[in-house]
Amino acid sequence: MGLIEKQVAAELAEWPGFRSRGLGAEKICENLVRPPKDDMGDLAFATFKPAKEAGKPPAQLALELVAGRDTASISKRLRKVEDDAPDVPSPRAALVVAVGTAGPYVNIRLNRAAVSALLLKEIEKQGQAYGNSKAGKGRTLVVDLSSPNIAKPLAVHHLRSTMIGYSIKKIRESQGWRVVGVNHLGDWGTGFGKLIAGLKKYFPEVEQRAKAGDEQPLGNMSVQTLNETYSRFNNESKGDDDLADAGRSEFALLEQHIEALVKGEQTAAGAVNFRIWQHTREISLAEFERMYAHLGLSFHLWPVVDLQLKKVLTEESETFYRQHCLYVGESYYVTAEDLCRRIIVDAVENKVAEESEGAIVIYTHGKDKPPLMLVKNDGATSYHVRDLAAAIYRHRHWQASELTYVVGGEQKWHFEQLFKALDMLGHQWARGCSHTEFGLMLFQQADGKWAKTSTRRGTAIMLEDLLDEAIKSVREIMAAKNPELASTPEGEAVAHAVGVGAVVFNDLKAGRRNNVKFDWDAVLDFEGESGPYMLYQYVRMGSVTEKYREAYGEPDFAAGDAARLNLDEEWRILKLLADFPDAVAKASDEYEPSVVAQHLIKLASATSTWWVATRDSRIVGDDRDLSLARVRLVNAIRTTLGKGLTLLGMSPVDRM
RNA sequence: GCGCCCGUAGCUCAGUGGAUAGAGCAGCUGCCUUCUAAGCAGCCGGUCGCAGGUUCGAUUCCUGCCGGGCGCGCCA
Repeated sequence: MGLIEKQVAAELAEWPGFRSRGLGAEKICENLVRPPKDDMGDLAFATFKPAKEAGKPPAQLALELVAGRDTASISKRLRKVEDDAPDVPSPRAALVVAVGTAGPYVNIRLNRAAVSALLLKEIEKQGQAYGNSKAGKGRTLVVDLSSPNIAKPLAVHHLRSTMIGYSIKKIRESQGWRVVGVNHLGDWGTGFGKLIAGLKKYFPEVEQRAKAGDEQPLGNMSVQTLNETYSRFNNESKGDDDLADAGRSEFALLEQHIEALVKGEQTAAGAVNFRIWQHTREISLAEFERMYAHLGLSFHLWPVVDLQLKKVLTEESETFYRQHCLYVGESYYVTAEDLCRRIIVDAVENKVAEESEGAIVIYTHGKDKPPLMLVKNDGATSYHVRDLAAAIYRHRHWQASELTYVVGGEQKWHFEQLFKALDMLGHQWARGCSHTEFGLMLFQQADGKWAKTSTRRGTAIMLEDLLDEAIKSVREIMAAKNPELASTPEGEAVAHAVGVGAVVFNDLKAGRRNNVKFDWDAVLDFEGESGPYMLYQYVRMGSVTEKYREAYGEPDFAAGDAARLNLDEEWRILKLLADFPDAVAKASDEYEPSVVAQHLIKLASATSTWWVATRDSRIVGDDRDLSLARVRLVNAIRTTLGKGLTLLGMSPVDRM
């Protein structure tokens, strides 16, 4: 409950009706609800629970509670409370101005001037910190986000994990948490054996260069080509045992080599594969970087080796983790602290794991459910081991009290197994692990049915194409609506921010569990509940502030009289501003950015309604005092909207 | 077959024990000499998948069923 509710509850607790029934501020606060319609009141005290405890009908209790306030016959109309009522001793008891009952509810009307003054002052004081809390102070969350596979391009569906994760990171940070964003790169596994075998088969020069010691044996090969090479080899190796074996042995060589490296040794055959693999990773990261830069994310390879960055990390680690996320490839755990091997040995020695059909597995959910596989029957470790290692590493290294994985819902079973296995291995902290699952990105096929797509099969839409297309659409609209801005460098930056913002907002506005039916028309629709609409309201607030400056100079908020804000449209906005911190807290608790997005939609919509409602009187008009009061509201909207958009990973713009 | 997620207006989604279930899009009607109309107002549109149960009260919780999606040992 926010600032206003707390004060209202404290005030009501002083009323004889509440006090004599033992209803203290806390109890009142618990039962304060929002009336469904604005004209019913600003807040309501629901009497259901207290009435049950008192053993009387709710409607009767409601009448009794306000009895001292309204001796006339009680109707559904709200009745004015006497300001000088003798039984209201608290000096700040000025928030509630009218009460009335409607059946089981005590409806409350608030003193708009008092609430407005209180709230505007608060937002002006807090600025960009408005909505922050200290709920997670001293605690660390590690969030697993994006996590694409190397040698594959970033497709539209990667946007979900990336932006949901990034937004959660921002939101948690606002609640006082230290958040470490980890990009768990898919850079290990038998698939890379197939890729290497394919490269050797179709591009013999790659192997030649690698043998010669060239650190960049792939030349300027694109990620697209790497992906196609994998697909081609994978298809050909189906039903061709020799090729399939070749793929497996190439990976075995790679794995042996990286294990030897830990001991400071080298293997000749493995070194070739290692060079190819490393260059594959470099090429992929270079492409990922470009996408992440578009989206406003920054990643660094872990462990950090760059001296400058290392300095920031040790001296200002809070800042470092706020500004940067990390790439920690799966391959890291093959070598780091020998974790993978130790996990397997541990699990076997403690009889948590057992042998089955030539593999080493853990039955996490009983023998009749598929087990979690540690080692495959060909001796290669499975990704489960690396996930166990990653979890242990994250908990240990960052003293994380919570780990969450922003990964599609189709992997739910994997994470249930993973967390259970951690628990079985004696890691009680596994209870702080969660899977922030999200729905699939579905695409309409020729037969009209919706299905998920695959980069391997080439049916996916590339993230870059989507972003480019969105930015292009924005440019076109801007050229028509704001031509003088469109042709400037600032205009290009704005087109970028608005286009990317449109895509991001579109992805975050609905609950994350919903499947997303990808639809070009919907993504590129910049009207209604869209990113550009949010930014547009923000821009309007900026330009009207500018107009005030031109007319009256720099606004002195302290001199603005909040009591002048007496339009219903203004009151509606103020209530939404007051609720913003609760929305952020809820989004944080539930790992659900859409809670923030939905709140912003309401705020932006109320703002737009107000904008039009003041068409005649103007927000900034001839009445200087009224203009100043309104500019205070404008400032509060701008602050809150800007903060909310930032929490969603978007960049507010001043003009568009 | 088993497990998980989802089912709310023509479409995409909010709401999740409480007052008359809300938005956007699409369709129709209005509104730009003014601070950006990427906007605003209005109309149209609902047996909250179906059937039971718990409750003073269920779209919300429980059970069963129906429909859609996803997953179900050696891909990650």
